[in-house]
Amino acid sequence: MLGNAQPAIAAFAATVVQWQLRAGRRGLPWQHTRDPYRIWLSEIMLQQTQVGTVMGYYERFLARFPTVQDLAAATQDEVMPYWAGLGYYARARNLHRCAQEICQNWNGSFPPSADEIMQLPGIGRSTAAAIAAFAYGQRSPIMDGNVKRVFTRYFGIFGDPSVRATEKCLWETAQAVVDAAPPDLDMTAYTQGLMDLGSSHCARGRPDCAACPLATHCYARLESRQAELPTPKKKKQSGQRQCAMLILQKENTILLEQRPSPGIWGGLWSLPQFDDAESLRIACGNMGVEVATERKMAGLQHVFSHFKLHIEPWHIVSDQIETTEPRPNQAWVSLNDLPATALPAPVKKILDGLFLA
DNA sequence: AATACGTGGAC
DNA sequence: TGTCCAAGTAT
Repeated sequence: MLGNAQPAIAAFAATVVQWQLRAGRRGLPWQHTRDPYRIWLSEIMLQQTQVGTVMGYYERFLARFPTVQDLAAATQDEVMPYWAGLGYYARARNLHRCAQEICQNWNGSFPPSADEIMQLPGIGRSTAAAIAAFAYGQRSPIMDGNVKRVFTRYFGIFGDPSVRATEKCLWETAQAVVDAAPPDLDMTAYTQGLMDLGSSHCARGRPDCAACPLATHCYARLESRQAELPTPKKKKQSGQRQCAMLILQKENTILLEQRPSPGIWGGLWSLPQFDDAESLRIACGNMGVEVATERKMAGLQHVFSHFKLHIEPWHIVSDQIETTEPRPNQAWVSLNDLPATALPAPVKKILDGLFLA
């Protein structure tokens, strides 16, 4: 699995630190704080999500929930609008649960070590290590996509990084680097520097080895195998699904339905969804609503990480809907309240097109 | 081990 | 257009 080169490990961490302090990122909103709450929030938002996407969400979330106590005191329905559009909504649900655990079991303070932090919901090994490194200076190595790119290239680690054996090798290497570093290692700069390097000079497409501080002993550069590392994942074909969504409008309101957890969009409020137009028509009939074919809107496709969804929206306007009470997981929502409602991205797109035009 | 879980940026 | 994948975790 390892390449032939014998890369220098003794000076690795110090080199990263020096480069970070000189050329790394400095102005990100979650840097320059040791508040575990702010660090934790940023790490959760940044899971599988690009920095630029997170920025606005981070500021809005912190303004509404400035402390872990504020977050714990809120309801999940109050939290979800601040996550809507970011994706992977289990992160928000776990974040909320985690805040309550911290307030109930840890007296409102984060656990003092990465091992204990990792026991909390939504926090895995890498996120726990990042929080402990940034908040406490603990020498706990992280292993995210950036670090995987730097390490597989520098140390010549072949094999899909998501496969257990490769992953194990990466973690052991990361630990070995920290163990080989001097006792006064600046853990904040090291951790940040690794990610900065992975997202800049050691980016996936065309790595800029000429500018990289690790180039002299980097396996991939020395062997000209940058394009092979990290070993790409084997791609799995993604399926396609189809659905009909109902925009049922009664005067100034529409009918929304809260999605179950776990599951796609769990906790968000979405349009009533059916496998096909016929099922939608039957449901409308049960409410005494006729569905004319001309109510069908232009379809759209929404791409998830694991499948593509073809959505056929139907806009039904009726002020004489027979239902007295909506189902427990349904609600009539005023059009004025839509901007503050936790809507899935494609649903927001549909409703914006309909009611903001 | 393999799959579920969102959305958008980059090329 | 399609493909890859991003500061991953839970099951």
